Amino acid sequence: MGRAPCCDKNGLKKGPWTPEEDLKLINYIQTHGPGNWRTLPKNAGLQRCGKSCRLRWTNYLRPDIKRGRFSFEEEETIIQLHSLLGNKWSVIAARLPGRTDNEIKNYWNTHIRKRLLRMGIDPVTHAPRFDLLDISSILRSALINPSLLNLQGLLGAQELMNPELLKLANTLLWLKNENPDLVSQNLQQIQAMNPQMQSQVAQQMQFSEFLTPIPNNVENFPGDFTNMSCSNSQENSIPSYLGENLMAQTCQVDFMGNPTFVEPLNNAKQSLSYDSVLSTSLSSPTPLNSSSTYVNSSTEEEKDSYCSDLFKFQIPEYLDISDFL
DNA sequence: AACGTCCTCAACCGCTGTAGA
DNA sequence: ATCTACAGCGGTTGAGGACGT
Repeated sequence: MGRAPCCDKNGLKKGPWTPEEDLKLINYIQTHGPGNWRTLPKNAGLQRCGKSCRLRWTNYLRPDIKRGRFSFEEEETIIQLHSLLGNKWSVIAARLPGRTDNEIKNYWNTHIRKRLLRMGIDPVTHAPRFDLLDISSILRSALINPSLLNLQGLLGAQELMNPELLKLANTLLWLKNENPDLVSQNLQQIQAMNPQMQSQVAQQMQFSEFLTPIPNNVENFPGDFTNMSCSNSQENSIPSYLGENLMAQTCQVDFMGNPTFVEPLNNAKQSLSYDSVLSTSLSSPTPLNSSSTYVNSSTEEEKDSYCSDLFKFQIPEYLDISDFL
């Protein structure tokens, strides 16, 4: 048996509060204190239901409420608590003085959740989800500088990805070796498509077939990369057909799905492990592992970058990624 | 300038838990 | 044990502002 909405009674106002109503509510609570919300509206001279008054007070008028943007520290706290607690907004709010559960919930849904999705992180489980990455953005990024096309990083994370992305990386890498001009040509065809079409292509077609006809007589073409072994150690095996020249660079894919190409430090063979894929580009303007640096930054890009760092260096123990390794 | 689309967030809805009659 | 009222919570909505064309 459902209960009738409290505001169905005649004469009770709904919708946005006016400054006059706010003033009445504030004055009443300052005199009598909060509580007994059922009788409060009548006593305060408000044509509102008690529930509406309570929500207005707790979510907006309370004097200890902190307004304004969430700091990076607050955002980090929200992400970490959410990974532990899920959508327990009131519990999370209890750990963030001055923030209401409603405010945190809104901020999560409008900012953090979208950012995690863009970075390929499941906002529910907080686990990396490479199938959430925007593949078309990877292609577009590669087009910006096709000469740097190098997808070893993607291949290094092959066990973390969906088969489509594996095939794409696999095919492009092979083609780069065999016929760089053809790669460039096909990527330009992709660029000519609108983004929706690119996404559809990425989702519905096999990239190897789309990009170019694969010659049947090529013996060393890696048809199904997913069957190849790839240990999780720092010494991941690298297929011989990659060629030594490809070892000079490593593709790092940030959580925006954008590949970044860097020279390995000290000319050492760069690890293609899970860590390398989670790594932020060395050319990133934001320093690593220094959250205080970001406090006064405000752009979404900076926060994206920061979150990438967060997940690289501060993968909490409770973030269960065992299924992906 | 006008229009359409997207985004944000205050407010509402509806459910659950609990206390009291 | 059952019913009722209330507080609290998470999910959802929609008005209004921002932005793009």
